[in-house]
Amino acid sequence: MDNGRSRRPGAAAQTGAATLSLVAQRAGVSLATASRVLHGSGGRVVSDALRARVFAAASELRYVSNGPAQALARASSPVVGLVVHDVADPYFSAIAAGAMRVARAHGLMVMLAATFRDRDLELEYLAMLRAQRARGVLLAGSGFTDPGYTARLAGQIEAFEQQGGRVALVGQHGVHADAVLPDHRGGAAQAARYLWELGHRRIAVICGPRELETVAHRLEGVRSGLGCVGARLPEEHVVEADFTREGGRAAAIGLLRRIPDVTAIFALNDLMAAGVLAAVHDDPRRVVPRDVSVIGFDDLPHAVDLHPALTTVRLPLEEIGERALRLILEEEPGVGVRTVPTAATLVVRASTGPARR
Amino acid sequence: MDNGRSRRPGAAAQTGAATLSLVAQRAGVSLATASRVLHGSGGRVVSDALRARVFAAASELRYVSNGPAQALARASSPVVGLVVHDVADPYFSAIAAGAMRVARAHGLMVMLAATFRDRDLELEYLAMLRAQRARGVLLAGSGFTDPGYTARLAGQIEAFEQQGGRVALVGQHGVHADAVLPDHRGGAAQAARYLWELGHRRIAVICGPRELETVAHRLEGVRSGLGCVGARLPEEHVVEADFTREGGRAAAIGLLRRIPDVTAIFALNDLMAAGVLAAVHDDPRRVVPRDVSVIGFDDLPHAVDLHPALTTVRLPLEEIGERALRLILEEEPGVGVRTVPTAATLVVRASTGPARR
DNA sequence: AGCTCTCCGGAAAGCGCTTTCCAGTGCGCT
DNA sequence: AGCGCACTGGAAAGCGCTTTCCGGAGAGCT
Repeated sequence: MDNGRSRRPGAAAQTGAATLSLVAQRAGVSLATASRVLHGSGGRVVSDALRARVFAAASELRYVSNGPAQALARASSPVVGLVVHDVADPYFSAIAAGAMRVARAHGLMVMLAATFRDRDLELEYLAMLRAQRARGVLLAGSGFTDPGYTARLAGQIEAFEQQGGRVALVGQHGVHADAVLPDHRGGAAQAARYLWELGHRRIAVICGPRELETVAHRLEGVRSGLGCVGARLPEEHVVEADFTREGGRAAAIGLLRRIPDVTAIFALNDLMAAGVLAAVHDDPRRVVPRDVSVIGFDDLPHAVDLHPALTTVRLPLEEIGERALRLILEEEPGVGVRTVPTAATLVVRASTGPARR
Repeated sequence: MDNGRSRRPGAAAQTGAATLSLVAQRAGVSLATASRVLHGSGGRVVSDALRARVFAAASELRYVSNGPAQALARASSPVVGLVVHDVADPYFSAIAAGAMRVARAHGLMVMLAATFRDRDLELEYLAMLRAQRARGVLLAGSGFTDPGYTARLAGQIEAFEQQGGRVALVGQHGVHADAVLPDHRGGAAQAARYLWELGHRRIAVICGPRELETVAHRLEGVRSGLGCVGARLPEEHVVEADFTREGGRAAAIGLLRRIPDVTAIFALNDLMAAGVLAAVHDDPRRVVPRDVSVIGFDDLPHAVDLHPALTTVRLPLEEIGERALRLILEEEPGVGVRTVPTAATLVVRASTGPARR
C-alpha cells in the first residue's frame, strides 16, 4: 500500500507533519469523521466511541490541523491584520495591546505590520494582508493628508472589503470606513485654552510632520482653542520636526533660541514633550514650569515619570485599539460606516504653571 | 458557460476574490502560465507577450494571490511567529521592532502573540503557529524556571522543528534550541560591583517573579558580583513583586519602611526602577542619589528621562530581536544549537552616587 | 410486519494554487 | 533534408482540508 512517501508533484519537503487522513486512518474512521471530531462546526454529531478514538489518534500523532489548508477549504482564516507605524513607539504598542486582547478573546491571531510611516509600504502590507485572506485589518497608524495616497488607500480598502474582509481605522484617513476617532482637535483645544487661562500669551507648538492627519488635527485644535479666547497662533510659533523625542529636543533648542520669550510649549505628542523637557533642562536659564510650561499629548505610561511630571492630554489608547477591533469583529457590517468618537481629556500634572510675568 | 457562480460544495461565501484561473482566462493563457508569470520561482521563462497580458489581466482584476492556497501548494507560508509576554512592555516592543525589521527584509509577515506570562497560553500559541505552518517562531518572552513547563515547551519545539519550522529563543528557557543569550548575570554582577565600589554596603534588590528565568539570572548575577568582593546579599534584602512600575513602587515603599538604612536599591528592570524612583520621590526624607542610589536594568528608551536619569544596565534590545530572527532565517540549521551571547553594559547616569556615610 | 424518519459514517468533489510532465515549435547542426 | 535540441506553453495531479450528498441502520409509528 502506498503510504504517501513517494514524492508527488506539488508541495515541498515539509516532512513530519501528521495529516488528518493519517489521524483518520489510525483511528479507523473516515476523513470526514476525523474532520468533524477535530474541527467540526457544522452541527453534526459523532458518536462518543469514534470521538474518543479520533482524539486519541490525534494526540498520539501530535496532530495540529494545517491552517492554510483549512483556510483554503473554509475560505476564511483566523487572522486579523494590525498595521502600525512603529511597534517600538509606545503610542502604537498600547493600541496594539488593546487590539490583541480582543483578538485573543475571539481566538484570532494577529499579523503585525510596521510601516515606519512609509505610505507605499502601508499599501503593500494591506495587499499582503488581503492575500492572506485576513478576516479584518486594523489600520492604527495615522493617515496622511495626501490626496494621491488617500485614493490608493481607498482602492485597497474597497478591494479588501469586496473580498469579504472588514477594515477599521484609528483616525479618519479621509476614507470611507469604520473608524475610532480620537478627539485630537478637542483635546488640543482644551490644552491650548488651559495654557491661555494660566496666563500664557506666547505659546509655541512643536509638532510632527504636518502631512500626518493626527498632527494636522491637533494643530487645528490648538488654533481653534486659541480662537475661542480671541487669540491666534502665529505661524512662526509652530515648529515642525520628527515625531520623536529627538525631534522634540532639537526643535525646542532651536525654538528657545529663536523666540526666547515663549512661556509655554505645546508638544504634539509625549515623545516630543520628553525631548522638550530635556532641552529645557539643559538650558541653565530656564526651569519648567517656572519659566516655560510644557504640555504633551497622548499620556503615555511614562509621562508621569518625566520631570516634572508631564501635563498632557490623555487618549485611552488601549481602549482605542480594543474598540477598533471590536468594530470589525463584533458588529455586523451595517449599511453606512460607523464611527466611535473617543474623548481626549486633559491631565494636569506638574509641567505647567502660571505664566511668568 | 459556467462562470462559477453556482454554489459548489466546500468553501464559504468569499464572493469577490479574483482567482488565478480567472486571470489566466482573461489573459488567454493557461493556469500554469499565469502562475509562472505572477509567482514564478522555478527558473521558467515566459515570453514577454504573454507576461504582459497576464500582468494586465491581473491588475485589471486587482488580483492578489490566495495566500493560504499558495501556502498549501508550496507547503510553506511566508510568516514567522513572534511570542512575547506583553507588547505594551517597551522591553518586548523593542525586541519586536528589531525582529520585524528582519522579517521585512525577508519579505515575511509577523504573527504576533502576547502571552501575558501565561505558560499555557504560550504553549497554545506555539501550537497555533505550528498549525499556521509558520516558517519559524521567535520566543522572546523570558522562560520559566518550572520543570513541567520546560518539558512541555521542549515537546512543542520539537514538534515545530520536526515539521520543518525553526525556533529561536531569547534567553535559555532550559531548552535545547538556537538562542540569543543576553548576559543577565554579567550585567547584574557588574551593576552590583559598581554599587559596592561606590561604597554601598546595604544594597537591596527589587525583583520580578523569581520563576522568570530572566529574574533568576539577574539575581544570580547580583549574588556573584557581590561575591567577587566578598560580600553577600541577605535574603531579606530581596523583595519580589510584579515586574512593572507599580510593582517596583509598592515594593520600594515597603522596603524603605522595613529596612530604612538601605543605601542602594537595584531594581531588576527599568520599569520597576521607575516605580522605585517614584516611591523615593514621595518620601520627604530621602533624595536620589544622595540618600539612596537606584539602578535599573534594560536601558529602555525613557530611562534617560527619569529623574534623576537612571543608571542602568543596557541590553541592545532591538539588536537582540534582530539577531534572534536572523538565527533562524539566515543560517542553515547546523548540527548543534547555536547561541549568540550578547553583552550587557553598565550605563552610569545620575541615579547612583557614593553611599552616604 | 411494513413503512417512514432520524442518525451517523463515508465517498468524493472541490477550495486556489504549484509543479511535473509532455508536446509542439523553430533552430542549428551534420 | 534530417536530426536533436533548447525553449515555451498547457494539462493535470496533488497539497490537506471542509462539506455535501448518499446510504445503511436502528427507532417509532400504524
